[in-house]
Amino acid sequence: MASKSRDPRKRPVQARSRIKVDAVLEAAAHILTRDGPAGLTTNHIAEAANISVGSIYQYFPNKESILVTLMRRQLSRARAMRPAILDRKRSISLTERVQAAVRWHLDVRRQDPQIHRRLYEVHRDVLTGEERAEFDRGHALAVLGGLRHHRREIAQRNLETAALVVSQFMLAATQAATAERPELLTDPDYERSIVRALLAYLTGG
Amino acid sequence: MASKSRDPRKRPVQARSRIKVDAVLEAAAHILTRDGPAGLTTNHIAEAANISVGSIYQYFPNKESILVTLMRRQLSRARAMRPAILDRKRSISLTERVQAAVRWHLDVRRQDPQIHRRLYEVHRDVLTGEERAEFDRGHALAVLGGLRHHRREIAQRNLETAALVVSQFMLAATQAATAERPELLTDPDYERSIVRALLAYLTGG
Amino acid sequence: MASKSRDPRKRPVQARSRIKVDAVLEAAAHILTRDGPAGLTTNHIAEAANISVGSIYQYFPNKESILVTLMRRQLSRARAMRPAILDRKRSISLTERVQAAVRWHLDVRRQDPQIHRRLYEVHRDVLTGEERAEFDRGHALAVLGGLRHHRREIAQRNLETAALVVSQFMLAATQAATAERPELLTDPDYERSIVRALLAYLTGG
Amino acid sequence: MASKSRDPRKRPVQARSRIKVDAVLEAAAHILTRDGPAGLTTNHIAEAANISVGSIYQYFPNKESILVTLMRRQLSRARAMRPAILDRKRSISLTERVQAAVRWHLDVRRQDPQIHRRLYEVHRDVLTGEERAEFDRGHALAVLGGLRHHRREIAQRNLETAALVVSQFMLAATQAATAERPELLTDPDYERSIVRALLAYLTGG
DNA sequence: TATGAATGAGGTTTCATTCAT
DNA sequence: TATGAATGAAACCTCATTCAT
Repeated sequence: MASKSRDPRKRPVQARSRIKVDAVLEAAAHILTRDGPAGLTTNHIAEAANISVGSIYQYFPNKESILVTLMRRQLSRARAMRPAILDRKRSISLTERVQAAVRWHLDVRRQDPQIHRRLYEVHRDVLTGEERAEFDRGHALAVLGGLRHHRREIAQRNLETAALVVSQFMLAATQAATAERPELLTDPDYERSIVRALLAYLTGG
Repeated sequence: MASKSRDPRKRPVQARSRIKVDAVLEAAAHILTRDGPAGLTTNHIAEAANISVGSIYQYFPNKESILVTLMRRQLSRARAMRPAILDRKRSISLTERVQAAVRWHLDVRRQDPQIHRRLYEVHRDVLTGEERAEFDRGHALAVLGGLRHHRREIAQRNLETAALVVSQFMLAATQAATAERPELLTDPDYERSIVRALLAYLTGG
Repeated sequence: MASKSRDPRKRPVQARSRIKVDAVLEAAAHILTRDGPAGLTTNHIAEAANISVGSIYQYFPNKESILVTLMRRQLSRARAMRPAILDRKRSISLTERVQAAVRWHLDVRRQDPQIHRRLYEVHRDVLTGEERAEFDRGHALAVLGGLRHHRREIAQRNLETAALVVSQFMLAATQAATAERPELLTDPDYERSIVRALLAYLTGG
Repeated sequence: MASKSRDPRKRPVQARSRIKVDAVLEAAAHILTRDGPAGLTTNHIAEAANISVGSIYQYFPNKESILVTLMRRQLSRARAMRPAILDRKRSISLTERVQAAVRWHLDVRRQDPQIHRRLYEVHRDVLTGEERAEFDRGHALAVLGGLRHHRREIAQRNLETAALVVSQFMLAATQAATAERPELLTDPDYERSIVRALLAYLTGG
């Protein structure tokens, strides 16, 4: 099935290399954001990164691997921003957990609002299995795994479906803001209203 | 930018013409569903529609316009399925309105779950302005225009933002079901769960 | 293994198509002869055939299939020239059989002396199995299968090895003539000396 | 046409240099054998030779010159294996001479059966004039120059043509064995068979 | 000298679009 | 109108060669 290599050709250990790899990724992200997947050509990337096409292939075995790397980078950045508080079990309230999760979600989007949408559009055709699932749900499930610690407060019978709905809601809310009204991403009212909605849903009768 | 014509080349007045146009659209929808945007070539469409490539260009000025027409058709089909009850003003409760809207939304997806996802992937690069916005929100706003009739019950101050969140949530929830757990599309629990979440969000204090 | 299609894309039934296919093959043969396999590029072929690159791909799924077709054409031409006399069993003498075979071999080379050498250079990388074997031995074995009808006259114990040696000798003799002294191809003395050599080898003590 | 330099860039006077040159040639031979001309890239050679691409260009002006050097090395190795007996004039019989020549030929092939085939495939596009001719005949003529010492025993009128046929036959016979039935290279029956065929041809009435 | 990242022309192939029939 | 062969720009990718370090 996956006959193409999806991994970067070499780990960029040296400084100069890393810079080039970053330039490629940045250029790709820029073009992807602006023109969509169809506009993302190796020549455009090279031009935008100010290097030659050939150089791209020093670091990436093929175009697809650029996208994969972009997604992985996104994922690891998101993971790095994950608030430690979400790891606690019962020493935080459901409200605090949801607040932290929503803020995290919005924080991640704030970094580079547009690219998420585009990567999301494409991720199904590029990622496989585990990674796809993680990307798909935008780590919401990681957060919401924590839901089980509050089982008694939660009104929904099926926790799994609840988790899906919650994660989709967060995704939708941030996606929507990103796409239609970016200013909402930094609007505390917006954030609060999402938290309120989620709590209402989870505990609501 | 948008120098290309996005309108079908001619109104297909004659019956025979309309049949061909439909064949093209059906073929395009089928291929788009099965292979994604990358697999959608004019030659494939022609073959699947059982006509010649040349004929496609009798009815569509270019490939893009096929997609646009497909989206428009989707929109009008969705509009056609709109339950009349949503047109009422105060003679229905907020709960009933949301229930009707969610069911409508799910009904539309049930018709052809996959095509929506694909069209959604593509619509931003193809539609512009008004149409894009309408497609984007999946006519949710049409529904939710009705929200103003329930203003007093709704906790959110900014009705517009609330409408955005609600419509995105419906989109996300159906999208997610389509992609990850298609069986949910017909699961009454899932439907109820979405309704509950929306009501919780709208009225939640 | 053989993931690429090695077959022509479509049987050229129509006159115009056949002409184009022939033009491509002729151009390819010309370039292959002049520049060797390394110089055989699709663009060069298109240019030499006076068509566009794209048109090549109407008739051939990839470059390799052009070579394969060229070889098959060569093989079938050779088969077509095969003297019927070789099919007889014992109603011809060994001498007559060898004479006929050698003449056939030389006749085939006379058609287009240079292309044989080049196709032979390449055939191992392109053909597989049965066809490769046939091309490899230049149908000599087909002839020499007839050797068994003369087993009593033949001095060699191992008929198989004898057949290989004979076929290689014929190949070498014609190849050599083609490459170094083309005029020998039509020199009756040359032909006679090959026949004599083969008979001497086969019957010789 | 032949605008490229075909000579090694510098005489490797120093020991270290010679070692590197040899490493390059060995690597090139190995890759050529394994992957054919198409797989022979300068980067692969450098990797296999355990040096950098840049270094290759210290010793060879271009890729072609590596091949040329490889062929020259092959030729001189073959010359080095030449049995002294072939230098005698009349103190050996025609049979002995042919036996010695055939054995030499087979011995050379046995060293590295595959590389010969590959170099032979390529030599026409790489060598020119004199060298090409020498390589072409696989030094057989060097041997068969000795034929004139046996003129009286030879039935062929045209000694030159006879020499050509003989040398091509030896080439073909070893080539065939290498490619199709490598075990024949060390089969004394095969060797005898070739000798017999050649003698039959030369003396055959 | 040695390195190997960088270059970019050029190779194969695709596909939206045209136009002679 | 309908056809589908023809077109050729443009996509992806390779690799001989150079040159800053």
